[in-house]
Amino acid sequence: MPPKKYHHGDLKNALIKAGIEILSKDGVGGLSLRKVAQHAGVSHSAPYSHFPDKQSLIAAISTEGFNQLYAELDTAISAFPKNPGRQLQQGVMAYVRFALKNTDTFKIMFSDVLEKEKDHPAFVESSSKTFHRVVDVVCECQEAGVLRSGSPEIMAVAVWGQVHGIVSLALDGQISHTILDNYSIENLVAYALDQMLLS
Amino acid sequence: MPPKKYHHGDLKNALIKAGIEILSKDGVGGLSLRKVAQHAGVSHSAPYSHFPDKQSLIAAISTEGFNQLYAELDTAISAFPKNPGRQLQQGVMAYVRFALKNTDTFKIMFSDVLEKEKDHPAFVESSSKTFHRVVDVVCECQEAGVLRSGSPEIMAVAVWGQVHGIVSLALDGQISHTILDNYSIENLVAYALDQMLLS
DNA sequence: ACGTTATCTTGACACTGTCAAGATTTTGAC
DNA sequence: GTCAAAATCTTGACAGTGTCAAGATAACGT
Repeated sequence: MPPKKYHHGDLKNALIKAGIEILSKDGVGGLSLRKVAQHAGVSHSAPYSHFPDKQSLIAAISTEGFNQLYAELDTAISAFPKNPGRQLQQGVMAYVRFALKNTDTFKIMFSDVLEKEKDHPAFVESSSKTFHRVVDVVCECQEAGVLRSGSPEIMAVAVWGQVHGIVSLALDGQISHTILDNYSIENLVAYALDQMLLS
Repeated sequence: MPPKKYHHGDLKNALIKAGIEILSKDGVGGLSLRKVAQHAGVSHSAPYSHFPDKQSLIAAISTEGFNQLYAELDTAISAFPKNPGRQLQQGVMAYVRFALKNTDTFKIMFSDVLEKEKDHPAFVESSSKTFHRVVDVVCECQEAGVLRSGSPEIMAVAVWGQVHGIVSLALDGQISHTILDNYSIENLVAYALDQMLLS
């Protein structure tokens, strides 16, 4: 059972959770510290006992988002051991699904709201951990001859950028309806990824 | 000379211009209607005579941004007639340069601040005009055998997504320093684009 | 048991987007 | 040219925001 200490319990996590819920309900623009506090049943400036900033709460939410993304990525990858090509393919699809399901969390993870980076080490760690998972798969793909050889990190940037770009454009409504009517985002990403694969 | 009509002159454009300046000085988070108004020398709610919303001003700024992007894209492409491969390459580089030079304008062009899209037809037109320019170049690249054949629009999404993704990740600080120390963003994008070219 | 510390509340401040009411200026019809 | 109508801008107000300071309350370590 959760450690019910102090007045509320562990408010910190409750705030993060409330933030995520508000994000998926009211969108990025509807996320305010006061609403988060109210949603958690505390006074409007209670969050300041746990987060020095609104940015810090957003960083915590984003960290949680990256952890969940990593988990989904990991299960997708682990489902196809010793098949790097399929690992890459399914990992990418997990990325797309995560973005489509948790739209606003995904947006805030890559948002400029978090631009200043007064340093949020947990955030940096969880996001770079995710990236390195991609690098690993890319490495194995190169060894298996599915991806061109070369610096795995640069190749990983190419792959990640490819997927992330299409998803971001779609989420921002930049891909015209006439295209989206005929092809789903998954298809667009899959097609683009195919361009990079050697087989 | 500019048509000095009414009280101010053409305030509408002055507001857009002021907005862009504030964007490049104070960033996306520092852009407020009141600051824009003050910067243009008018009262705090004067903008409401020209824009019904803050979103509408942002839409106008983004439209201006897309027009400028289109212009730079166009001169870069037109510099290499009858050489589709080089057109694509240089067009992409122009895209990257625009993003790196006008960081915050670029961010707001693809920002969720504009998410609702109560419809801003001018914005949609200028952004889709830019996209279709890419489609054209992709088309010629396919005819020249530089890009794989297939639906040009889907291929354009792949190329645009590729470039846009890497640039966005870089602008959001998601590409680790150890990579950025050895490779510039231009290099990363060029490398990724090479993956898609056939030659 | 008691002081220290962590946690939370209350109240305040400046700033924001937005609206209503009024003032001012340009335009268009006669 | 005159004058009503429309466009433009100002002033004042409102609710909502992030943030801070001061105080209340509860848990902790000694």
